[in-house]
Amino acid sequence: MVDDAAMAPPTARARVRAELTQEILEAARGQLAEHGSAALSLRAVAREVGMVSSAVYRYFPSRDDLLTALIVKAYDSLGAAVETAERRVKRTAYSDRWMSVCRTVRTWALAHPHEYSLIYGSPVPGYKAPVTTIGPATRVALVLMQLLIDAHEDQQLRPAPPIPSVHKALAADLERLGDTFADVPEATIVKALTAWAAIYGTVSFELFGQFHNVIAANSQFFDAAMSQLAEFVGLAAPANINRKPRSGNL
Amino acid sequence: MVDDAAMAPPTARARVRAELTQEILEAARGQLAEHGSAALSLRAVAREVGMVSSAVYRYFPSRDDLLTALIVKAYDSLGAAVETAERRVKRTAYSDRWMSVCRTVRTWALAHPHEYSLIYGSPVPGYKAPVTTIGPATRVALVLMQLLIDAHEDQQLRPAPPIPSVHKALAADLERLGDTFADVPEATIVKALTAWAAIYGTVSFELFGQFHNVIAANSQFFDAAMSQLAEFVGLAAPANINRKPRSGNL
DNA sequence: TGTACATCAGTGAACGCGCGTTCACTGATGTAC
DNA sequence: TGTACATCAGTGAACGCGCGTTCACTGATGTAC
Repeated sequence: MVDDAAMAPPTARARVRAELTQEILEAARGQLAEHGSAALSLRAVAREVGMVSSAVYRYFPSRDDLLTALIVKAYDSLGAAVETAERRVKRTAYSDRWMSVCRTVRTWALAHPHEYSLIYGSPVPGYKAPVTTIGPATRVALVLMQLLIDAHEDQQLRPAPPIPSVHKALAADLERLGDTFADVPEATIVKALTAWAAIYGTVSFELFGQFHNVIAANSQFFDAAMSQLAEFVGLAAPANINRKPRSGNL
Repeated sequence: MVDDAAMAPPTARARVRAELTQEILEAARGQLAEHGSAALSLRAVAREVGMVSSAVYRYFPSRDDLLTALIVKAYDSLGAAVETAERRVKRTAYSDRWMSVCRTVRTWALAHPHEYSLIYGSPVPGYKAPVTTIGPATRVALVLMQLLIDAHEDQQLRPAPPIPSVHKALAADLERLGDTFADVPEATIVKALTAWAAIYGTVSFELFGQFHNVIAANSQFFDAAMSQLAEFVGLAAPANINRKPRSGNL
């Protein structure tokens, strides 16, 4: 089990194998996108690829491994989308970077509802996520974090009023987080985490129907909400709230 | 099909029927709590109750109807818990009322993870929620709304800075909401909706594992986060953040 | 370059399972006279 | 109060379905000499 594709000449068989692995994954992603994670069965995927169901076991030792691969793929897809979008924004336009991340999360979620559900909805019953998923899962959070660190170092992050009495256990968490969070103040770290959860809470509410009969102008509401969150964490209120949405408004 | 239990004498058969309906529901709730919504099958419930599977059809015409009943039950359970807890708080202690609602949502979610997933997690595939669920689904939101209205009328709700340019479609939503929201300013309504989503976002992140390796002192973090949200919507920052939690801390 | 053997991919049948739903039935409970 | 009929609850067998996984197998591709 040493580093499969490391040494030079990838044998023909190995190449075909890699291709087929991708093809299976892609078929699985298709099944997921079309019918949701509950309908994702090895047999259905095999059918899609045109294989007999038992053949899939040559590529994925079990259904759970397929699921894990899909979860990683979904996190990476979202992470890449967010990174790409955010990188296009002027570095010192912190609020715009913030809005860019938020909007991309929403847009991606609307475009890939089942994949979003897979990673941010209820956990798949009987499935326990392995460590492999941790890295890809943090990409979006890292972008947000870097953005806040940048703003802080540029003194463009309004400090939050300190939390009156931080419990000892929470203090330990915050100290640990502070290490990676440059020296962003504690209260701001808490606000950042809350805002982080709020972004996904808002997207989930829209996607899962909680805003039904409450909000119709979802895209506009989202922009307004995310601007207020930007201000909440200590960024300047974004100026251009209702600039053209980058795609899927609804 | 006229108002079943309206006229006086409920026949013995009707009483037994009502009891058994409850018993089936309770068994279903047990299955749900223990194994999650995916494992919730008519046959499993029938087994639990000691009936043959086909007999359940005398009480619920299909699996989906059972699910609907469970969803309503879950919303009502959470709604009742929140209402009861919030009612105990001094009416003019608006921040405390806010904290009480937030904490109760979290406590209930931790105590009933699968039921929480059922109503706030990814939608059950192939299931379309009927109108019956709308009423129970709004109970928590109504408590939050009333709390803010009360604070506003008592002039204890700091007004949010107005949103620079409200899009026409969003303006219509906000006007409609404004009707039930007394005359709480528009920007505050948006903040309230965002905070509403943020509460559930935070609870979901904890419950669904997103805070793993990030936050260990979940209960304390939650309190700090919800206090900041209270301040965000315009309430006074709650004083007693780390008073004894009412139960299930973790 | 050619042969002999080892590795691997894909087949097809089978395992045992649980599911939602239908249906003809028996026997008990309710209703009308 | 008693009988005749209608309604309803629960039974048990059956339907057709799809699932994950195993296994012995064939035939093609790769490797060592």
